Amino acid sequence: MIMRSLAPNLRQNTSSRLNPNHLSNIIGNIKHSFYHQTFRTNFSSSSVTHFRQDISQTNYLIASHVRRGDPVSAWILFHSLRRARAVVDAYTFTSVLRACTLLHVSQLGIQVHAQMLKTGADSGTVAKTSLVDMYSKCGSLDEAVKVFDEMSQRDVVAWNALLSCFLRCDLPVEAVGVLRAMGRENVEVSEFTLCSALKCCASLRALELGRQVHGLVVCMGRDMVVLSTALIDFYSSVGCVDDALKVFCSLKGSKDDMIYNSLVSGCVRNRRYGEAFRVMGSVRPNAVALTSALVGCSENLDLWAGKQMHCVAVRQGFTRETQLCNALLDMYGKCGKVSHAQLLFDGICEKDVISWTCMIDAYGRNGRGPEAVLLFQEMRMRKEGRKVLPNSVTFLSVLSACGHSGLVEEGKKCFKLLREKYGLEPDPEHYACYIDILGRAGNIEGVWSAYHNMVEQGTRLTAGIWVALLNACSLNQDVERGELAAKHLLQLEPNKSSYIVLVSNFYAAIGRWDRVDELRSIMRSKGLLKEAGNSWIKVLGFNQHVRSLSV
DNA sequence: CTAGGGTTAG
Repeated sequence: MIMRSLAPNLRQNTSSRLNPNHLSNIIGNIKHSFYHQTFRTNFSSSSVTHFRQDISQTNYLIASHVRRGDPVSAWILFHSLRRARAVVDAYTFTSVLRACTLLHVSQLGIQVHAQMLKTGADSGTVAKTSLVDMYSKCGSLDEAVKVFDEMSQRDVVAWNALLSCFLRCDLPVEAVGVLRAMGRENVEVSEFTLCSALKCCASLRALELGRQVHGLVVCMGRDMVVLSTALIDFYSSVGCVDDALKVFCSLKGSKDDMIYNSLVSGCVRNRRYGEAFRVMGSVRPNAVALTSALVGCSENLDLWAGKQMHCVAVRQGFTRETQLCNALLDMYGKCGKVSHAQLLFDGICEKDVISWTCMIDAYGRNGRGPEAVLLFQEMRMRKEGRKVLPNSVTFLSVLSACGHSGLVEEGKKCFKLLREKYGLEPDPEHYACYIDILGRAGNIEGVWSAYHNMVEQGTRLTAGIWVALLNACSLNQDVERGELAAKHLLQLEPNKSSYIVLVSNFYAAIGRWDRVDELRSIMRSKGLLKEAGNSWIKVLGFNQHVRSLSV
C-alpha cells in the first residue's frame, strides 16, 4: 500500500534534473515506508537467521521485485537485510543496483557502492559492470567512466555497458571512440555491440559506416528482430526508407510490436505516409506507434497527416492515454491549431507536467503569451487533482512565451520563481530567454547584469547565450559589448551560417557596412548558404506553412 | 547477477 502510493512520486521525479528538495523527499519517503514495512512485516531475529541461511533465496526475492518493476520493495528488503546485519553477497548488490537505477536516485546507488567497497563485493567484473550501468543511468557519466577505468578484466559486456553510457548521454563521437578501443583491444563484439554501433551511426548520420555494420549483422545472423529494428531505425534516420523497408521485408520469422513501431515511425519521419498507413492497416497500431508517428507529423509540421493519426487513435480507443494525447496536443500546437490543442488538453483526465507544458508552449508559440501565463498560473495554483509541479522545460516554455509576446514583467516574475520558489537552477536556455525579454524591453543594463549573474553562477556560456546578448545589443545599439558578443559567438561556432548572418545583421544595425561586406565574403569563401527558414503566414484566413530559402 | 531495438514537452 505504502509502496503503491510512493510509486507515482518516484515516477514523477525521474526527469533529468532532480530538484534537491524532491530528492530528500523521496529518500525520506523511502525511509518512512521502510520503517512501517519493517514493523508491519516484523523482521524479527528469526527472520534474520532466515536471511543468513538463505541469502540466495533472498537474492532471488530481491531480483524478482526488480523484475516486476517494483524497486521500492527491493530496496526495502535490502535495507532490512543491512539493518539486520545479514550477510549479503555480490548477487545481492547487482540486483539492488538495478533497483537504484529504476528509482533513478543516484544517492541510493552511491550508498550501495559504499557498502560494496566495505564488503569487498565491488571487485568482480559483473559487479563493476552493474556499477557502470547504474551510474550512467542515474546521470553520473563521470562516475561510470571512473568505475570502468578501475576494471582489471573487461569482458564484452563491460565494454557494451560503457558504449551505452555514451549513447545515453548523446555523445556518439565518444561512443565511436569506445568502438575503436574495442577494436584495438581485440574484444569480440556481440549483437549488443552491433546494436549500439547502429545507434551511433544513426545519430551521426553515418550512412557508409552503418552499411558496414549492416554487413556485420548479416554475418552474425543472430537475434535478427532486435538488430533489424535497429537497422530500420538507422536507415530511417539517414533518410533511406527504402533500405529500411527492404530490411523489414527480408526479415524471416516472427515480427514483434517494436519492429512495426520502428517502421511506422521511420516512414512518417520521412513523409512516406502511404507506407506508414499501410503498415498500420496490416497490424493494429498500438499507442506507441501512434505516439511516435505523431512526433513525426509535428516535426514535418504536417497537419493533414497528424489529423489522420488522430482519427486512427480515436478508432483504436486510445483517447485516454495521456502520453498519446500529449503528442496529439503538441502536434496541433506546433501546426498552429491552438483551439484543437485546447480541446485535447481539456479532455485529458490525468494531466501530467508534459500536458501542461505542451499547452503553455502551444499558446506561446502562436503568439498568445497572456494565455500561456494564465495557464501557468492555473497550473501552479491548482487545488483539485494531483499536484503537478512545473519543471525546467515548463519554465522555458513560459519564458519563451513571454519573450514572443513582450510580457516583460511576467517574464521577470517567472525567472524569479524558477529559483526562489521551485529551487531549480536556471539552464543557459533559461538565461537566453530572459536576456531576450530584457533586451526587447530596452533594458540593456538588466541584460548585462543577467550576464554577470551567469558568470558568477558558473553557468555555461553557450552559443545561444551569445546570440541572445548579440540580439539585445543590436536592438539597443550597444556597440562595444555587442562586438564582444559577436566575437565570442563566431569563436564558438565559426561555421554556422545562421550565426554569421546574425553577426552581420548586428553590424548592419550599428551601421558598420564594412564588417557586413567582410562577413558576406567569409560566408562565400566557406561556401555557406543561409539555411531555409520556416514561417506561418495567414492566407485567406488559413494558416499556411511556408519555407523560404535565401542566399 | 551485468550490456541491446520502438514512446510525449525545450
